[in-house]
Amino acid sequence: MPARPSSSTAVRQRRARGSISPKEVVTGAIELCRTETVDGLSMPRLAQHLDVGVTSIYWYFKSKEDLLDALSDEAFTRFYAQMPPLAGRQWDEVLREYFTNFRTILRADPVLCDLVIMRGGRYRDDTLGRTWERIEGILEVLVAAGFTADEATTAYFTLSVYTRGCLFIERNMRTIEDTEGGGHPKAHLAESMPVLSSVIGRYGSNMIGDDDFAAGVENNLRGLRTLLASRKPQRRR
Amino acid sequence: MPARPSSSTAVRQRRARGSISPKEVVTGAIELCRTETVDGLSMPRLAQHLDVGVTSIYWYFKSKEDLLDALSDEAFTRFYAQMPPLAGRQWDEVLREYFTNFRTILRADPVLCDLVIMRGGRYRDDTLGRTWERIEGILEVLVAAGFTADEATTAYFTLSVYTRGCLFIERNMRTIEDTEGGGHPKAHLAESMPVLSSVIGRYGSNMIGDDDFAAGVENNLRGLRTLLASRKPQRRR
DNA sequence: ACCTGAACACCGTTCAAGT
DNA sequence: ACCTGAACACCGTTCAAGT
Repeated sequence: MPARPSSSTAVRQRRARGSISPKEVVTGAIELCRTETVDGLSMPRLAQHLDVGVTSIYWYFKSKEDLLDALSDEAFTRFYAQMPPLAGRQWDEVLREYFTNFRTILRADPVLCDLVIMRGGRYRDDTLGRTWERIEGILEVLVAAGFTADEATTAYFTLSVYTRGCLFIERNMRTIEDTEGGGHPKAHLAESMPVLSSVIGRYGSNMIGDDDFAAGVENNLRGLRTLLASRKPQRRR
Repeated sequence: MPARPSSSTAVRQRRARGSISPKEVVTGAIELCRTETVDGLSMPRLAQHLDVGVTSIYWYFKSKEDLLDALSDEAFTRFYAQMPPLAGRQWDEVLREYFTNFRTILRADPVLCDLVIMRGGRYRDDTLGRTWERIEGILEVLVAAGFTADEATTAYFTLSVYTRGCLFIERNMRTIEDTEGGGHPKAHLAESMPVLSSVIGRYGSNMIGDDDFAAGVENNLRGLRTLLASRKPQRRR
């Protein structure tokens, strides 16, 4: 009785010489992460998923770490491909649009979020270059609006850190809630705390909502606007 | 020849009945993390460090996850013990002091940072209560200064997310640089980018400096100040 | 040059005991 | 009640082959 090709107990047939490509491994790995999360990815299961010997992967990637770097790079590329071009007439609109898109896209795709945000990852030079181009574009808008190069850079990084911080914390809380039973509000802990009690409805287990994120961005924009105004020619006084 | 007590090859003597305490396990684990990082902690090595059978740990903690939760809780307690009481006369001083201390303390202790920030961790109710008290204190300062409860809460969380985001990103970059060879500036990538080129010295591989963090906090405070002023009785006009 | 299974050292966890 | 080693299924990686 000849072994059926994809039977679970069948002995895998040896792959032909050029039949495995690094691209295929990366794509398959990201595909598999969709089912098993990035942290849960294992070399044996990936090999099985790709219908390849475990050790074959090591021909293209010298370690799991190395493979994960490639995954991050690919994830980053896919992420940036989804980012719409800079939009907005005013500098503050540009920032708002950019970081709102940034968060929306990564929140919608946990695998990209895990690879791009949670994992640092060393990127290839061209990936890095593409990012920097985008950043440069934003900085130039800010400089044109009257900020110094330093102020523009600080502004960008502040909002970037804030946005990535949001994604990080939210992702962290989600994994905790998934493991643990649902989030009890624990409002009783705030019994003797008047201010916290009055807002505890909004901050139950529902992590960082769109409104909260937006409010944080707006506060930063307000700060930047004030900074800019303080150096513009004062009108009266 | 009688086995020497702590010889590397000696068979460990059976521990007496009450000689292991959960507290001891937690303390020993955090101690060990100082040498092997939190991610590198393993049950067998912890057992060896504690001079205890591996499986004995499972009598007090039903899983490694469970133990890590206890570690996070302990780390959180130690962290909060280091936080000085709220200081500052003005609400903005209070916020600045608080988040600066927050960052300074956790940056100085990678193990606490890993347990408190990088790992979410479910906390015990009393740990949570102590945190909330501190938050309530800050919110009350803000409300007394004229913010609504909602505004105060948003302000707190925005700065909290920003600060934790800083710690997260910095910790992430540090681990990458530790694995990889030192950070090459890669300035050549920014050749055709005038603004980025002009600031690339400040943002080489030196992650988020004290100045950058402070600038982000100040920008948020400026935003809050403007928000508050916009609702105070307008003087002229 | 490319693909592979066997083998190794390690991990978290369970189970059936010992005291 | 508390402590334990043996055993299990899994992991990442190496090595010595096969083609």
